[in-house]
Amino acid sequence: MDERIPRDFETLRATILDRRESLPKRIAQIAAYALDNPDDIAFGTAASIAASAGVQPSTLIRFAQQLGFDGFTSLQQVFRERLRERNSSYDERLQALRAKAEGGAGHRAIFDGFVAAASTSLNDISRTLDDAHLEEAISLLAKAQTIYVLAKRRSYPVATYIAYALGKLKIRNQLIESAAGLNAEMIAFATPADAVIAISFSPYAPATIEEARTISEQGVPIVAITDSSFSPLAQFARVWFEVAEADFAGFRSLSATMALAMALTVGVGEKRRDTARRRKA
Amino acid sequence: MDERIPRDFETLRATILDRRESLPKRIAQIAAYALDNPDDIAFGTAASIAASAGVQPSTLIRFAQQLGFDGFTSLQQVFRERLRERNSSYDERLQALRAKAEGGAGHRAIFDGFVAAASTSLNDISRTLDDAHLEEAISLLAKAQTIYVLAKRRSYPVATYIAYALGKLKIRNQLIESAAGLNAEMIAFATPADAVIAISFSPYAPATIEEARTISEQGVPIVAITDSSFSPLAQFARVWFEVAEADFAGFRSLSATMALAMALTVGVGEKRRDTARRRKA
DNA sequence: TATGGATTGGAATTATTATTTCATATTCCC
DNA sequence: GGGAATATGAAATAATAATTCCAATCCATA
Repeated sequence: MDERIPRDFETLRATILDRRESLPKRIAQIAAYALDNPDDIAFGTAASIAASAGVQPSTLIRFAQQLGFDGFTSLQQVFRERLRERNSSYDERLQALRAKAEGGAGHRAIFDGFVAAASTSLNDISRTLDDAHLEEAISLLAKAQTIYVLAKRRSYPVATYIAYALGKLKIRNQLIESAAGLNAEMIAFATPADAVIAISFSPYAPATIEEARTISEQGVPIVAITDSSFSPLAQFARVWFEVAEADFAGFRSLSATMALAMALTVGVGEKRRDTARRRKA
Repeated sequence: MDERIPRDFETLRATILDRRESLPKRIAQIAAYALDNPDDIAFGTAASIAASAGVQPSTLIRFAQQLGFDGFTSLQQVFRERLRERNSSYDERLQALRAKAEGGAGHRAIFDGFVAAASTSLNDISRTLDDAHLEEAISLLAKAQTIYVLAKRRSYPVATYIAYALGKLKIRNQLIESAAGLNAEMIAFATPADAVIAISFSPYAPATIEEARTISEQGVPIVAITDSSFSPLAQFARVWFEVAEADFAGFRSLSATMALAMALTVGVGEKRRDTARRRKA
């Protein structure tokens, strides 16, 4: 009776799962239904939910009370809150999580922060990405003999994933790494029949900018992924994408960039297959 | 009176925006409120919404009727449906997008697919991540003299990002790359005072598994990120995380893994700072 | 198999909420 | 500026929904 009542959905879920064994049959039935159809609980009336779950309304109320709520209505609040949360602007959630992490709320808060930053970035990019640019970039890259991938530091992980994916799709590509110090030579091989994917975010790695400049002066078309129209990359690029990644604890998400990178890669793969097929026919 | 009533939120929104000019003052007021706070409309009662919007409940009903609904309740349905839709399991959306992309629906569909895969993965991991494991992994890594980062192929981008972040946080680390072919030697340096972050997903890169085995036999504790309890990595690991990444067009998302990786990295950074501070005091 | 306690179903009750109504105010047009 | 049409506010009413209660049933245990 004086147990702690779950205030948020995850706690509630855990509580239910925890007690599942010890619940009476009908109560267990409604418990299972609740976890399977949380939306119905959020919106339905006691009677309608009870009917869908095949129990009496009173059972539903007993279920709520057993969990410590004082009735169905307060149980329902938790299910509604869940929908609100999920839907609430990720920005607000990020704010809150940042404050929480600052306040030393433990490592879970840090993790949640990174998840929220990633989600925000994904939301953002799917709102802002321009379809025409995507098409243009893919056509351009699909025509290239070799695709050069250019990125350093923070953007480097994206470059390695692009290179990996291009490799799997059997698309000739060259990752421009700095390790061996042979970048200049590597770049010298690129011709206007090739193409470059360049990725750089503020603060722009000077080497990336320099290499992009050189390569664009050789007449090689560049597709750039960067973070603003003022980016030095943008001026060298034939097509460029503005990607705003949310940051957390000083590190930016890469999710949006990754999603775009993969779309470009797979897009090129598809385009080539289409072209090949059409040529045969 | 016999106008078409909007059945979905977007249509409703358009209708409202369209008529905005011609609506009476109070009705316009509630209309603006509705578009600004759709969640409140979905969940509130006529009275509570009216109060928040600064109008009478009757006005709210008139607003609904003016739009062709027969009362507030049916207007509210549209706002609720919207939340349901938005929330409809990402899995279903993914299914749909996959089908769409298969059907050759253009490159935007591919992009959307990657975004959806990333979102699904993030959702998933924030549900399943175990806080205790996170704490344990961070403590373990925080004590290490050097953190070795071990990953190949698909997981390699994550490793490079971890290495980058550790570097920025001034935490000694060593990325085990295969390029130079000196992995065995590198690994030989690791001692039980160090620690490893190993990342591998099915199909597990044999080199990663081999290296993990060797290093664990040297008594170096391993934190693993992998995709199932059957993973060969799990058996060598002191702590391991199961991360299920959704895939699209044959490539898996890395978002969840990235978020976890960053949480580990920044968590270690914080833990070290705390420890240092405590020592001073 | 009898007995006590827990569980369940269903109707009665109570509370809450949407809707209607009507008096009053405002606006717009002649 | 006057009058009709429209809009608004407030309270009354109707509808709907949550909760309670009690009898019936089930289940474990002796």
